Amino acid sequence: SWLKISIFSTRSPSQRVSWCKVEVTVESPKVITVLVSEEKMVHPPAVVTAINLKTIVNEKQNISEIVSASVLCFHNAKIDVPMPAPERKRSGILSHFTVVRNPGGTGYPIGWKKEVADRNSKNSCSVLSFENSERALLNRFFLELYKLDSDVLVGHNISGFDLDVLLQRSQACKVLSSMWSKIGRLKRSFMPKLKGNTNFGFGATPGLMSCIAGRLLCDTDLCSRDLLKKVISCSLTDLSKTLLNRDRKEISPNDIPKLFQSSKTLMELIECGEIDAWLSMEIMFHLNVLPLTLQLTNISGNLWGKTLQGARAQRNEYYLLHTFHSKKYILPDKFSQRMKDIKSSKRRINHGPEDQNVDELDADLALENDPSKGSKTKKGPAYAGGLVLEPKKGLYDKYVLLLDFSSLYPSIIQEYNICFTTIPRSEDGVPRLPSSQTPGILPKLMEHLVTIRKSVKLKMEKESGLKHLELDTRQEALKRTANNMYGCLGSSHSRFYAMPLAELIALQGREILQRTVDLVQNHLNLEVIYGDTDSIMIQSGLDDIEEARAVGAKVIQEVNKKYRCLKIECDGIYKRMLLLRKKKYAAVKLEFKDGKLCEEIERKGVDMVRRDWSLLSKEIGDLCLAKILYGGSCEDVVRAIHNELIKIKEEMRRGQVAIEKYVITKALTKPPEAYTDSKSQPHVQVALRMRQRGYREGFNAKNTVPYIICYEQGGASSGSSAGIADRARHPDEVKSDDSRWLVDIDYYLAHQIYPVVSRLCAEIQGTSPESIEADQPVILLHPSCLLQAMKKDTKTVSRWH
DNA sequence: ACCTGGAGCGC
DNA sequence: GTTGAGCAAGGCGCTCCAGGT
Repeated sequence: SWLKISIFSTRSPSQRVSWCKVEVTVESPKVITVLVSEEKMVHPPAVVTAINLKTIVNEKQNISEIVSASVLCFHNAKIDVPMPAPERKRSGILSHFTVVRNPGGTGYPIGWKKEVADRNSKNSCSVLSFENSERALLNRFFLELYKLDSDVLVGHNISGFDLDVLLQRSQACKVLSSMWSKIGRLKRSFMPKLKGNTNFGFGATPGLMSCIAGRLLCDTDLCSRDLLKKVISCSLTDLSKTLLNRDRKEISPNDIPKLFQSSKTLMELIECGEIDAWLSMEIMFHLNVLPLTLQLTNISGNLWGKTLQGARAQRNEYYLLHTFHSKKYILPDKFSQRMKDIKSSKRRINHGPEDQNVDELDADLALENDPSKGSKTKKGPAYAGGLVLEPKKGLYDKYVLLLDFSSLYPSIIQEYNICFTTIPRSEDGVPRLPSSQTPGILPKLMEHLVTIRKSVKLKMEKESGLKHLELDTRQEALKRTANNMYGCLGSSHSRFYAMPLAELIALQGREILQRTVDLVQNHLNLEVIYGDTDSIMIQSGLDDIEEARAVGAKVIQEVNKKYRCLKIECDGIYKRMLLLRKKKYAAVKLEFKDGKLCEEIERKGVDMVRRDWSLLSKEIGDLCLAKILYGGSCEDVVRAIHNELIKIKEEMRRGQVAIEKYVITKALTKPPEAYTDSKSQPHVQVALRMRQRGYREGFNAKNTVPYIICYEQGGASSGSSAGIADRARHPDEVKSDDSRWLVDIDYYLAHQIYPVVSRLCAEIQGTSPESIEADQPVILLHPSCLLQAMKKDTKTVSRWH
């Protein structure tokens, strides 16, 4: 036991306010003591339950109705250390349950009853049951959930879908509050307002959150978007493939009624729900969600449930609140947007004589109140950020050194003692650096984070296995917490919004980078070819890696001499590098991992790392890149690329390229109806049409929409007369609509392959000027020639199956 | 030839 | 004593596309 409650009272079962197994009332939180220190704490295991619903759409009312509900429960999850799959298998206790009902009300297929009985007896407990109404289904579901007494509810998009549907349907079916409120740990007698006015169409509303009081909610959709920024799509299907290497079967809501025709297909539906619940739970473990969010929560002192919801700004807010409070500061109140509005309109009344120009007042308000101005104008940057050096473009085949300042902004806060307490508030302009030597709260806090992180990393090296993983999670969380601080200073919504401080930090960053460049170029006589915010790349001109490393070491030594806290480090050495534009480059990177030198291609910002290019473009881009980075002479590279292009073009024309490779993916930043220029956006058009066809899921704000640019067979014109957005089709439309839509090969050649390849090759000619004149291969890569290679030849009609 | 909104990156 | 409204939201710099003027 780890918790001690010294004085408490109990109530009779009928008077209890919760569904908990034990319920006590205390007079004050002071009677509760934690028995062990955080260091020695052995966290009790948690009960984690994944939920998945299968629903059909009620066309008339445009709502989802539940057909089947599955739960999968992991009874002894560790919350403090990662649990890799083998560990889970070894020590896990799993149980599952599904309840189903026939939406048509026409009974169940022949033999179904026996099938269910067999399954239950095989598992020697009730794992499957069927009901005759949605209300009965819900009752049964809540009862099973109650028995599990879960600490954490997991699900993919559970906060945006499953939870809402469960409670909406409970309300519609008049499920008793004594049943539906079992979804949480608190007994409730009335349904709260489920459709809150907050969160722009995603996440759980406050009403929903209040219903699950006492349990944590882990939405693997939200979590994966937060933790895996670069993943193309966070749909359950795609994550299962990329993270777990598992294929997921998708069942469209429109097909569900058909599945009730036979026992076999109905069982497939049920298994699909159980597998989906399992996948979501697997993703949670795979991403190490619980241990990471627990660490983040413990460091910042906010609520775990909030950390699970994202709430980065709030984490930062709580951390600062605790710190300032412990130093006996009284903090200013937090003003809501509404309060800010009231305040500014009062000011307007107070000093606004009737004849004053209204525009002037508005401008005044915009400046004083909020850099994001009103709601209709898009907010521009409020202050200057990082410095990006003009790249010296080209292909480098001698060693390039990559140096960067570790945690630049947190270090600047320490180096220059930047804090609310050290810098006076001023009316305008960037404030000056403080002269005070007494460290402010913010720098001390940064130092604290850095110190703990160092000690955690040291301990980590000595440990192995689970302890190692736990400490790694903790040091990662400490880094995140430190890096979060700067962003929140510059966020106008933040309680600790301090634009002058953010501006000052960014200014120092720019000056530091520029000073470093000057030092390297003027005093060390080395050439800086690029740099972004906290990094510089130096062309060593050397073929010998040891010599290159020595040069790097010298630079590091010279730069670090100048600073107390700031530290520049070598982040890697590029053997060969293609520098295309600001924020766009690729290289063969050499890195020391476990004392061994490894080599890998690093790509930054180039088209291939962006989800808004088709797989086709990316594959060809990567192919060209590999030829460029590993290729021999310029001529060989050019010829190889040219041949590759011709080959691909032929394959496309012959219809030998899989349709999946043509899929382009773009994210909706808002609900599709909210776009003012939906006409020009292919993904918005596709989303609107799919929604009209009754596909509700996957076409909301923040979802990614896949599409293919097509032309209509037998349409008036085969090509570009219609806008690009009108010719975009969802992959399912292309597959199902009876070969009505054909991939527009010409579009892909001209708009997907040509731009990608030509950008990659743009710098090749420049690297060997002498070959431009005579050699034929270089000419092959001249834009006009490249275009020729891409151009249409004989007209061919391709079919896709 | 310019400008704009939107998206998605880098840091 | 209960109900209801409202709550939130990291930053800037830089291509690149598509459409409009």
